[in-house]
Amino acid sequence: MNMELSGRGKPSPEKSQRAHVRSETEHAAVGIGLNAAIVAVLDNEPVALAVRGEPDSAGATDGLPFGPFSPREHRTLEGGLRAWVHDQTGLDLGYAEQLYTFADRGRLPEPGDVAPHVVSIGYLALTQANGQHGLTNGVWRSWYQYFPWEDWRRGRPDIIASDIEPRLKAWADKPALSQPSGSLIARADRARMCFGFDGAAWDEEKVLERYELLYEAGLVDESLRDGRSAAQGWNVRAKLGLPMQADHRRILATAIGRTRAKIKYRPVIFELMPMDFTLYELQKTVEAILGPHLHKQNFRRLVEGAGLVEPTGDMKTRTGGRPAKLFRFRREVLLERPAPGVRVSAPPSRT
Amino acid sequence: MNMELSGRGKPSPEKSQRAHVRSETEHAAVGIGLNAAIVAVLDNEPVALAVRGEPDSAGATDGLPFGPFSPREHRTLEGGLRAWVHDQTGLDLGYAEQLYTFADRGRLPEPGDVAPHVVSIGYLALTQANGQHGLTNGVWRSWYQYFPWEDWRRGRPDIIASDIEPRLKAWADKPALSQPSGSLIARADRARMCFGFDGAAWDEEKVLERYELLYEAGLVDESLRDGRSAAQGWNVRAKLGLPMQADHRRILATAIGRTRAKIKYRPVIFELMPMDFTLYELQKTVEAILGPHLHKQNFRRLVEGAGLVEPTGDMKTRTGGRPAKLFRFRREVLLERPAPGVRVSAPPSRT
DNA sequence: CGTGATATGCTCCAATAGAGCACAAATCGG
DNA sequence: CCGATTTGTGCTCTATTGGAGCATATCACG
Repeated sequence: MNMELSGRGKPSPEKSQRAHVRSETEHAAVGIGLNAAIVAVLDNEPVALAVRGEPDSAGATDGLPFGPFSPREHRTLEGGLRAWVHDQTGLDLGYAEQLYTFADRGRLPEPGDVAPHVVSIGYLALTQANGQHGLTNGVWRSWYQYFPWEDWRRGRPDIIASDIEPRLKAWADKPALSQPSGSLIARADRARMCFGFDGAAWDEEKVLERYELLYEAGLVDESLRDGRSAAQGWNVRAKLGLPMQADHRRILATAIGRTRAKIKYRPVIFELMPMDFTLYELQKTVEAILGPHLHKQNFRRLVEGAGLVEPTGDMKTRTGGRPAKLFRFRREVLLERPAPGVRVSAPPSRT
Repeated sequence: MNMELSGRGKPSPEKSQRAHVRSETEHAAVGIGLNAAIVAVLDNEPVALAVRGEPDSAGATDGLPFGPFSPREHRTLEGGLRAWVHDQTGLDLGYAEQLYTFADRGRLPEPGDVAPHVVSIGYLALTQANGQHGLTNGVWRSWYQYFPWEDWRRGRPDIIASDIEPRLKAWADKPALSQPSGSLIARADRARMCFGFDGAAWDEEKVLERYELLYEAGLVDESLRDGRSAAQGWNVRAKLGLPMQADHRRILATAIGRTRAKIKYRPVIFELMPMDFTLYELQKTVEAILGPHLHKQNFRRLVEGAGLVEPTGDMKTRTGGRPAKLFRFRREVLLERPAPGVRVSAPPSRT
């Protein structure tokens, strides 16, 4: 377990204890980068803002918007994020939250490079992508292009049974050469729990765990690129979903998982909606993110019953059917309930 | 809202887009610090490991264990954390998870310093504090010393009605001079939701929100120190709970909130328990963390029914009453349920 | 041998979520 | 104009779950 423990360069406890109060000189200086997973829903398709990398040997790879954080220019991380996102893309972010800070070596664009000079802090931002503004840079791309196995809107994606299951099971049969630190659970069991093989339940929030598993198994391009599966002489064809630069896909996976978890206990779904909307549109948006879940009548009962929305009084006609009442987000719900959200059951999970 | 947006030094989108792929030279170099909130339960008292700062003008202030992260020495953030925690305290951490990365300026030990040269990444670690090993450094201190208002084990803490409520309400009556970015909710409403004034519900997970509110209101020493309330000519007596160095109390608040949330959907409570334990001990540990909640019979039904534990076969006598069956954590539950935890109702919330 | 603990089994009830039935009110294509 | 289609809306039934109470078992201790 504690593989990392070692005594090298051990400072006396006394000294290292003191050090932090005053001097920062013993910190190795590194750069801080901010990555933003900017999420929206366009035509019932959940999308993330991607920027095109410069074409290299293997073609161009998408990346997430990325910018350095300069403490001289910005007082807060989030402030810095908003500023350069605006500069780069023309977007003014609404809701934003920090996701995770990545600094692992061994996941680098160039495997030759040993130490990461950049620590990247991932952010999730939710916004509306109403075509009102031209994007200066970047394109909206369905997040299911990067994670096809996450798209359950038309039932269980075929790719799971046709590709993922056999390849993961083959991988699970190989003994783990060096027990990867931490995971005490057998490969086969992890695969079963993550992807719901053999009748296990599918937990839509485990997006990161699934991606990490595929990465470990050498089934995504990023692991090849990091020299991982090459070293193990493992699967050379990889290619599940579109790859991204560096560890951006990991950040996006984190973002998707967090979004799926969060809409259940916080009214962030409305960050993705226009001011006025019909309950049907709201349901479709939720389903775009979570997968198909609710029974229409129950969804309405739930959402209205929780006080999340209130009718505007207007109707939306030209819906193709009976005109729909328009609703808006009811802000007061924040003052009434401790954790308001679209409670479409599904096991709680989070981080 | 987007206070931070500005055009100064705006790079052309083209250029800044490219930059991240290759060079990292444009990142301002800063130091990375790791803070650990190391949590245990000793005699039914939830404790965190605190290190004593050197006494300065105002006396000695506690801090969390802190160490620099050097990418040259450690491959992962968590690895670095484990190493220096071991060096400093002699503890081998078991479970650890990342909490949040703090880099906000304006929350500094010395207000004169403008830019933060250190970004600190907060970690939560859960461990057992069985006196088996002498701590090289630091002491276990009840986390309720830092957050007395969080201790509901003997009912609603008096300090809420006697101190917090009147002072927060006085603060709420003052108009907010400059609308603090983001919060669109009135001060009075925030206070009510956070602390459950006027019959609102108490959400035990909102530890950070409560601390932040007290900070903003100038009711904790840290806000004085940061020159905040001094600038606003506000409350000079502060002093709710023990202060900590820098923003360590914020990190601890995050840790407590996360712990409270997490034991509900992940079996992390067992990180705090010895191998074998009685159900009663387990319940007391849960209650130490969450506050008194469950009805004994229901707790047992819940925990056993969820398959979280299994009997060892042995009994623990000398309990003062009827001997209790000993149980152990049932690891297989991880393979059976997507989100196993001590589901003691209470509204979900999280991050 | 009581008394005071804790351990343990069982029942009842209220709230909630999932699912189905029925019907209303529009659009759309002929 | 009409009927098929699409969407909105109200209502009911039921299984599950969690909260709470009642009753009893089994020990230590004085």
